[in-house]
Amino acid sequence: MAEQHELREKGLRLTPQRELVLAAVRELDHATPEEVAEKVRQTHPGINLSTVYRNLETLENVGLVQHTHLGHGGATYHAAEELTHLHLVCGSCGLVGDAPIEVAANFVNSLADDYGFKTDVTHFAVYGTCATCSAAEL
Amino acid sequence: MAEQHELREKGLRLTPQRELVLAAVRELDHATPEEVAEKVRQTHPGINLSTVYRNLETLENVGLVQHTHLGHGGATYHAAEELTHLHLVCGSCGLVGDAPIEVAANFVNSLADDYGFKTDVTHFAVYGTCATCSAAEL
DNA sequence: GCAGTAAGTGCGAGCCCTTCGCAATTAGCA
DNA sequence: TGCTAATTGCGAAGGGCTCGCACTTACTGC
Repeated sequence: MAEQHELREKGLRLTPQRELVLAAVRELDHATPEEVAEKVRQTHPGINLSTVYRNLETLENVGLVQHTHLGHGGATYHAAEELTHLHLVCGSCGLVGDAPIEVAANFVNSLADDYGFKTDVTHFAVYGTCATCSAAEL
Repeated sequence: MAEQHELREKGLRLTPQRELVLAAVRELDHATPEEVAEKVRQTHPGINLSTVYRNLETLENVGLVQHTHLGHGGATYHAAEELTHLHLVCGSCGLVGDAPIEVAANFVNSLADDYGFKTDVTHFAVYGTCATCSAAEL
């Protein structure tokens, strides 16, 4: 967990808050800023929400973290390394499922070939109804 | 333009505000509530934002209108009849392009077959970089 | 080690978007 | 024409996020 090097290498100062924010994003998966703050507060109770927002932005700028929109409005954050899956958001129960990005490979290629549109699969949420909710509707 | 029938058939009262909101959504394509309000104000200057929000919700409930999340946070509204395309949102220039839903057919089927996930193609935004911006980066 | 400086933090105010409650209005019905 | 419930307008309030400013602190060179 050589976070120190990562952060320093990116030209960032190494503050406890920043380390904790990054650690929280890595530990939680797709977490809102609020959730990150809550997690950080377990170790560092005094951290301010503004600081969390600013650090998320900073970490995103240097590429250690990325955000995704899952639809309800707010952004959710991921560690950049873990963005190897799609998000399947169930509009019914709100659950966020995963699927490997390979599922979308053809789709992405079609868009690239036909429209010149380079789909950013990591920044991508798919809406629908999950298996459980589909079954419940019958 | 037989909106009167549509609205009445759905059990809704026919108010000038409601007609104008529906007309605005149909005229504008993917419009935010704010934009709808602005459009409506051209004809009916006094309309209240709350009324626009409430009518959008009402119209959505009866299926005349649908909303999509294009990422930046707020929802954008469409006439239900026109939801025959995907939205390609360029993260670089912010432009929203269209593509026929057929492009996603295989993708949707894969998700259905492999994960039991019924993708709602109409409520779906695809992120990436448009052709113009991709070219500009080179 | 130590001081200097610029980045980072905490705090509060404030903004934007959306929702809600309530009283006044109005569409649709008999 | 009059009644009743749906709808509107208005103001307040809430949530989520950003910003400005003063204080603190990590890193630099000495």
